[in-house]
Amino acid sequence: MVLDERKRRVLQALTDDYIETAEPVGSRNLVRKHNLGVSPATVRNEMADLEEAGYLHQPHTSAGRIPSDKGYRYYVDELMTRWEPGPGEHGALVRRARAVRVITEEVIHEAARLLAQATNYASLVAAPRVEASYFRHIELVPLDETHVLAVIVSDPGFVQHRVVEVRRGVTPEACTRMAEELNRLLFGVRFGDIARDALGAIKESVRSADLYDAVAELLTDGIAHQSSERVYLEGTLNILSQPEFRDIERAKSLLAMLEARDVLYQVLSLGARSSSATVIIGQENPVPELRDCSVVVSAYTLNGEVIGAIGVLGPTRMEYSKAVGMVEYVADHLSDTLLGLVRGG
Amino acid sequence: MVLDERKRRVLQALTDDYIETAEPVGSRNLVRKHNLGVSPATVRNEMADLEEAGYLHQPHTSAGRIPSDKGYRYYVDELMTRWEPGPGEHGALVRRARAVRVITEEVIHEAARLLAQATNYASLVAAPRVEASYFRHIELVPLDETHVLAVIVSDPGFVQHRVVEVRRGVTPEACTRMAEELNRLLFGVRFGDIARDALGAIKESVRSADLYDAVAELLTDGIAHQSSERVYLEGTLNILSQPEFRDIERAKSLLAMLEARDVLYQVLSLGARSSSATVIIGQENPVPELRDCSVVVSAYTLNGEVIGAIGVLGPTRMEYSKAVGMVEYVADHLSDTLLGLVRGG
DNA sequence: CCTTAGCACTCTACGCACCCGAGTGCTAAA
DNA sequence: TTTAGCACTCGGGTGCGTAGAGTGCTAAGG
Repeated sequence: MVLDERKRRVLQALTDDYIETAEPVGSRNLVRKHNLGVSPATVRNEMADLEEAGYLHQPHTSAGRIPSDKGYRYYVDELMTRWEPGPGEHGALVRRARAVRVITEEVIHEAARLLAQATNYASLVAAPRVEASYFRHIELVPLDETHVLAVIVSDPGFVQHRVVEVRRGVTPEACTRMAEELNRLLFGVRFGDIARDALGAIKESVRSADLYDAVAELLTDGIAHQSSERVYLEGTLNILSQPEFRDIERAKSLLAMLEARDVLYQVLSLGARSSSATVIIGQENPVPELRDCSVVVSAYTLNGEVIGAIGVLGPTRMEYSKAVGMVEYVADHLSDTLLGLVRGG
Repeated sequence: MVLDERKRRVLQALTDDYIETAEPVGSRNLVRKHNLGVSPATVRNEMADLEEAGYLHQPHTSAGRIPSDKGYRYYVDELMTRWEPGPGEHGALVRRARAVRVITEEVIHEAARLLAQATNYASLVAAPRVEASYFRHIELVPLDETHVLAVIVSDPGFVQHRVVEVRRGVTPEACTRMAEELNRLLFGVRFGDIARDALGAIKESVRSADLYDAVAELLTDGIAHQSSERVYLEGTLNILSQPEFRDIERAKSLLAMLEARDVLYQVLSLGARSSSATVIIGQENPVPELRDCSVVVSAYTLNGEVIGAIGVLGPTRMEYSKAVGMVEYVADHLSDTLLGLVRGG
């Protein structure tokens, strides 16, 4: 669908206006506020055409127009002026992110908070994929006869602990021994490359076959398949400030949706291809409950490899320009920061 | 204030009714539903007396009555029939809690979820005070030249990790050495009893004085003073189901309040005296923002010593009977479960 | 003296009519 | 092709009247 220049201007002005005011936009106001240089009647004709073509719609006959999902799509792809952090903002953001962090989890939290505050939408971050990070260290602490605590430090400094269950009793010595061997063998290895049979090399030196099996299982399978739990969420309450969620039922169902980490992870995955932002507008969202929201997601990387995704979620009437700008900006920063945390790799 | 038997019955019936319906209760309905055996007119007289004495109030002249905070207080202290888990519920609760857990954090989470679901209010849990738990194990993992990851396992199986900063470079050997020494020295010691000078005994054998200082500081001070962060929260969205929070602004401000962990911790502390439930009704709450809510809190214990608190937060029109019952029930269970996790003690 | 039936009164919630204003589409003239 | 003019539509706010629930008061009854 080709739109002539004037239609483009009308669509852009109208979308900008609606994003700002959340009120249907009428021809008179549009002409006045965005001095389009033509009369309201002309704009009305254009608007009628745009509506017929599916870019706009009217909530009711005697109201102004609102962009449809298709309208937003066109706006995002072709019309919006890209937001860039002004020098002041840039400084503030950098300063804020500068606090030294050693733990990836904190870095991610901070990124999520930053994004939520800057955009006033809810922010989501999928933690780095374990497969794409590097083994740094493991500790095995026996808890009782049948449970061992495994503390795993991976390379952009991520610490996690898991309890593994061992059938037969396990001695502290076996734990120490196995941890030592693993640390020697795996330091700097990419998690995704830890092969089951490579571990076989140390099987002999570990006294307890049970322990060996449980931990090997954890390292090769267990740790990798938990991504959905690891979605960080900030600024969920920002959503309540949006006029589209003044209705408590809608707000409630959306907030409930945000508790379903696996769904969020799925949505974040959609944008985990490219390191420029992906915009998912309303109906485009595969998750039905999010069809009246928009999501802006960008991947973040480690050494050029995509390891996670970060984004914001807000109403379809979203400040796309700022959202896209901020998400990309924060994603870049996050990638940089994580790179700084890598030690082994 | 002494209330005669009939006034007590009226107040009880009215409160029960209002808790159930959330609508002001009139004399006619009250008599009908709770067959009080007297006429509405008589009840009206009683209600007028109760209102004058401050136990009830009317939203407007031609409406029924609503219990005041004072009315709820009297209800809670003197009138309500205590809720006990029926045999069916008891079974379900036990079954649910039975899944074997080794990690205190999971146990607490589960308790919080259970409480939130059972009551349909928001549940809060303050994690066990570190001072009151026992040292089990420490690991020190060097992250880079100046940062060491300390993983501490305390005795009702609580795992936490902290990064300590060390001024000068630190060797892996020093870390291993120090961890070994600490594990030998402190196993089974109550955190609150770890004295700075007792640690001096191992100062010599640790090569790095910096490391020693940083970790000693962490063990004696750092770890203990972080309680406010460790408040677990579940079922916050339940609040949106309560009719008193149908107004989005109120809901928003309350939900925002729930993000302030330190405030919640403070509120939980109020109930951390006795192991029977403490009820804080409306205006009694020291936190102004929670003055139109009620909180039911109970302490939970380890070996008889209070180590934390668990509770629910809901509207003043709360099902106090059930809330008190459930909170005490879950607190007891939590205490029992934690005791089962103790190994060193 | 306490209880209760009766009654007048009060107040809210709700439905309805009404109007105002913003906005539209259409037509005809520039 | 643009625009001025005009009739039309519709949502939202306002005012009014009514129904219903509830009260307080008074006077009669046990």
